Amino acid sequence: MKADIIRTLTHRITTLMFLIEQQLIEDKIKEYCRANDIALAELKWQPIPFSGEWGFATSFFQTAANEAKLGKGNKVPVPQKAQEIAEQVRGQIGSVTGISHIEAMKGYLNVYFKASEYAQRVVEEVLANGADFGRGEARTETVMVEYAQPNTHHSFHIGHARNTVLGEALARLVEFAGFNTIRASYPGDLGLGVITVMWIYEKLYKGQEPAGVHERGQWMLKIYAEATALLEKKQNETPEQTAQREAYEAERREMYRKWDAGDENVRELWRVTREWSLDELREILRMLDVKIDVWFYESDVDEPSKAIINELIERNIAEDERAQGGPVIVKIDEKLGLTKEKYRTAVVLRNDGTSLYLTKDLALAKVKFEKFHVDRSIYVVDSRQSLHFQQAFKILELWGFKQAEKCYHLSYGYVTLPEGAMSSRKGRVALFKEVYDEAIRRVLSVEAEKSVDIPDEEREKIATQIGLGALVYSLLSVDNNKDIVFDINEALSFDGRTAPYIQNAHVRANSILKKSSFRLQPAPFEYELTKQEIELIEQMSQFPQKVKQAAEEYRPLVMATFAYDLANAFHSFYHAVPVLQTEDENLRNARLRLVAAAKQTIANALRLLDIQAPDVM
RNA sequence: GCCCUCGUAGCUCAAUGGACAGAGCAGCAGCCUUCUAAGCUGUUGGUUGGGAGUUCGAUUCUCUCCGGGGGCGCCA
Repeated sequence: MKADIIRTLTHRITTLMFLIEQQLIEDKIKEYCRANDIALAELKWQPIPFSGEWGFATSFFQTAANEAKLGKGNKVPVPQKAQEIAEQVRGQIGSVTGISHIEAMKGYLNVYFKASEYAQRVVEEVLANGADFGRGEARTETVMVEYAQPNTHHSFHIGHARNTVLGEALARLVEFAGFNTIRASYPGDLGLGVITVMWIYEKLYKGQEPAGVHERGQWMLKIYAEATALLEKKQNETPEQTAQREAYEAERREMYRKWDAGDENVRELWRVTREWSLDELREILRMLDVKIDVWFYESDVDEPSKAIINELIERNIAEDERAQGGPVIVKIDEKLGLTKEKYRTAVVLRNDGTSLYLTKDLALAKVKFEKFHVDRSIYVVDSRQSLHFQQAFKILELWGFKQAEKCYHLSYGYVTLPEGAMSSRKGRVALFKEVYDEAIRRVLSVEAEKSVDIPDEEREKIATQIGLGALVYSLLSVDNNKDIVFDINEALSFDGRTAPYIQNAHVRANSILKKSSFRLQPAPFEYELTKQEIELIEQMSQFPQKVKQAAEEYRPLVMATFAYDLANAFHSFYHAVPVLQTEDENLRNARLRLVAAAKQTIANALRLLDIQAPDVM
């Protein structure tokens, strides 16, 4: 999968705005090599990695190595030969419109742009496209992203937040890159954990639930932890305690049995308590600006999933061991003809005929393919379930679904606390809402020290954008498969490589624009650009390419890193280069347009990360 | 035992097989009567876990060893 992704990445990785010049130079290089019988390797372009000037570069190491293999180099070392070729090519190209100069250096051919022309092109491109700057061409493929799927009857914690934020950023990236995008959520709303909450509620807390949506969600987690404590076998139990615990256990089992049999009272209790959880989930998704298109509930696919097992047995994919007291299984390695154990054997139906997680995922995949016609199905689920998904995808393949190869488990590291793994059962969790509230408190206390003039009614809203932004960014600025030890002080830091730093760049840009009394009008960049201006413009020009890369590699981190680099370039520019104080009117206009373009690009990048871009802070 | 994953500066993390491995935090030294200091500038800090291989070139690919985390027939 990874290899496929890399292969689809274009080699023209420099800015998309200079394709014509690049093509022209490429043609001249090819022509020269053909004429001189040089075995030219594929040309790969990259931005020149030095700040202060702007251009693109290619190297001739591979070409020199090819020559050496053909015995043509007279044993000249490859780097030296590469440099020689670069120099020869350079002498052959001559002058190109828009290019200021070309140099051969350390085996590379460096092509530098005329700064003023380049600056104008980039800035006008950004301003002309606005919120659409960086959007990829529309594609015909449909991508479904499945995320935001906590179990009901618990509360939403910071691990769920990572899942949701990762999925949402990915959906935004894929959508902006041009794909039809369907956002799907698959909450687990049944199972023993659910029954446990219902049991203790019915037994000890009926009618005592708090009123608020969040309060009620968190309260359910609390009574769940209490229930597991009551049901847990303790050391040195007295006979009375053992009897008590076993009685509780029997009650819970009985409730599960009734639920399964469709007992109307138990079902009603289930519907009501389930809705409490879903109310909280929907409220949190609203806070995170996440809009799910399709809801699949585990309870919806439970019954239909059992039916598919018969088909698997008939087709000789699954083996039915129920007659011998066993479950229904698929010996995946054996079916694939593997000698070493890799996918192992998967249980697809319990001995008693009830369905499992895997059963339901198979049924759900079928629905995704057949009803939603997805071309690519991405499952955002933590890395602990990677075997489960490998098994599911292989069974789909054995079953004959060609779409199986388009399923992709976006595995990510899970979130732990400094004191260890989070555990709903033990009640040891960092709840999203609590962290969220703390974030806002911290922002408000920072704001209190500053003298920024913000109306009171705006203050809370902006504090939310900043506090939540900091939290979201801390979850997205780590690569997918890396675990996160959640430290609230690090997550809610507002200095350095954080969302507030990026948001602050947006605010500063806005502040300049707000104070300028002149209308924003086109102006040529016909002056000596500072190195800060060139760096800022280069960052902006890379945005479309970063969108493409982040979407194709399924890595919001790429965008998170880019947003920081862009903001960093803006802050340096802001500090070093005067805009409003500039005397020359043309120069001032050009810089104002640059600021407007920077503000737009920062806003676009933040939007893809599901982070708000406030105008003041 | 088998499978997956991670190991880069004191800490937290980056780096399409390419130019001197980069940031933030922490530390040190500076910059606010000048477009918002949630900022800027400078600086200290590395045998990229060890070894071998492929390559003109390896943090990146392959193998092996060491160390951390996760997973492995009726939890989700």
